[in-house]
Amino acid sequence: MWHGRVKVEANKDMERTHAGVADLLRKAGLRPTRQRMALGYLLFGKEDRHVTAEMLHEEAVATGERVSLATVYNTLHQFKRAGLLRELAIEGAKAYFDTNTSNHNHFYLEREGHLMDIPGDTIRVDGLPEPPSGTRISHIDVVVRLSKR
Amino acid sequence: MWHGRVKVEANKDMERTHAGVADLLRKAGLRPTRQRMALGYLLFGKEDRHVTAEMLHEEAVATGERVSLATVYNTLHQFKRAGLLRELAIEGAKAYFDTNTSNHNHFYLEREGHLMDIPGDTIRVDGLPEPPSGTRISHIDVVVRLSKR
DNA sequence: ATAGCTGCAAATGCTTTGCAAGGCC
DNA sequence: GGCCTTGCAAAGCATTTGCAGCTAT
Repeated sequence: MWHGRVKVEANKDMERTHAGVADLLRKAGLRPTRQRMALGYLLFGKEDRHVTAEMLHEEAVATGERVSLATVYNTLHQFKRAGLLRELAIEGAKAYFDTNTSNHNHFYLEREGHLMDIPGDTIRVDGLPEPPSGTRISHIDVVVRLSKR
Repeated sequence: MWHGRVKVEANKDMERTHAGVADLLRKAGLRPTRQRMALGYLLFGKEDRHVTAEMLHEEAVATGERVSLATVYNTLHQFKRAGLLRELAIEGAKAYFDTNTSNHNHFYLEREGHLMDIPGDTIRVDGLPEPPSGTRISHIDVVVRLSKR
């Protein structure tokens, strides 16, 4: 079974540089504009992250970048379409975007609304019934909800 | 392992009657008002269902009930708090409520935005890591996303 | 009688969109 | 230059809330 994490790791060094982000964007068919560069650098420059549009916008502004919230939304969706991000449906109105697009699952701390990766492929899902005819499984989301003991 | 479905089945006959719904509400500490009776009857009168507030409201209005959308929202959350419903975070802004509160999982047809139960406990999740200390697993959501072949 | 419900309309929170101005190739 | 992007403000949706009036017990 192919495991995406390998690819992600392989790109890490490139992604940490400006040239790397520019490259990533061009490969995705997106012009490396100032705003996309800044957001891409924040998203892909470090380890894997879970962000909402608002979090990313605040962070960009805090580092002195001029980006509008609307552009953050648009950019997140462009990155998602390009396969650089995955959107997570957790709950409530907020949309989370995950920079780790490989095959993995999540802990969700209900009280704080905080997301954590469950690393690697430690989780195995067995006993799946056949999907209805004419359909195929595109993805399996597993969210382990945690509450305070 | 306890399996909630047993309890649900045992109540089915009662829930199909008006008296049964009234009983269900009283046990949940909710007054059996006209609106709650109507919504409860729609929700618990038949087989398990997945509804949004808007779907349920339209359905109620279509059967000649006078209920406001705000009351549908409030009622759904009251039912959820009472353990009669479970809320599903699927995607986008819409909240789905599931009348089957037992341990089961879902197929989600991406194209149509349609939800289906995966019956019983055919799915097994193995290899869960320890939850972070101070927390316990409250629930595991598995959503199998389907696309057209 | 009174605590609890309901309906309306306004408010909220997140997200998307229209369009004029600006930037990349 | 021409097409893609951006920013702003306005619009859009789903949902929640304040509050006056109604209702179950």
